[in-house]
Amino acid sequence: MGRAPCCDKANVKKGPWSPEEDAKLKAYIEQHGTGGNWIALPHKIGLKRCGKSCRLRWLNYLRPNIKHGGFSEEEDNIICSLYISIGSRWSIIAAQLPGRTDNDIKNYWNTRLKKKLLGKQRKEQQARRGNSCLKQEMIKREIDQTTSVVPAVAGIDIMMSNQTPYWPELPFVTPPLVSSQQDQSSLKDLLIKLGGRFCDGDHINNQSQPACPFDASLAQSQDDPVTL
DNA sequence: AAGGCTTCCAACCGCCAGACT
DNA sequence: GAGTCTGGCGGTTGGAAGCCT
Repeated sequence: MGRAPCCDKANVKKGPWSPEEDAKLKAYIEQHGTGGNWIALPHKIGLKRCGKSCRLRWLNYLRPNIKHGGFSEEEDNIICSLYISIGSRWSIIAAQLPGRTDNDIKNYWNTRLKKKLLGKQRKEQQARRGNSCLKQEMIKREIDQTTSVVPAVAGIDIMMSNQTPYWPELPFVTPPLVSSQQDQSSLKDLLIKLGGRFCDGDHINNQSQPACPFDASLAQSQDDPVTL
């Protein structure tokens, strides 16, 4: 049967938003709200845009109190910790960072944080390959120094633990030889080092907690974003 | 100075779940 | 209960800007 498109793509403008379009959308929503129907909204205000596009533009850019760029060290740590706990649930992570959007965080992770962490990790791997105790000790110290600034995040106990790591988004696989996949698992290892609370199935059952303990703590911390 | 390369971010795409009819 | 519609989400892409050689 197929699904009806959300808008008539032939009559819909794509690409960057003009200041006029922004102004129209912003003015309308500030005055009337979204009306609970994003699809109808562009027609009401005479914009040749898809409703979804309007929604995205509002949420990611026009909404009041949006912060752009300039992620702090503290925010880095929060993102890393949450990524460890819940994976790429950007909307949930964004909820913990007032003024940040899921899109922003996703971009920031993909373009900078991931590389930053992988860079660190590669250094460590090289040191290991050299099989030098001295080298290892130096790297360890380096990592210790960097992780020492990683704070506990919003109810998430990120102390190193002896618990079996739980990686919700990725099934366990034997470490592959392909470098990109290796990166993925390497990244995981590094993130574990940086701290983060993990749980495995048994652990959950034993404690009768939600699939991820993070959920409950988050709900509690909504109004008190970060306690460091 | 200029051309190629890399980085970054805004925006789009497609899927899914829940609401509605 | 089945079909349809909409909102929401995560993944991906295109192009502008900055950097490098």
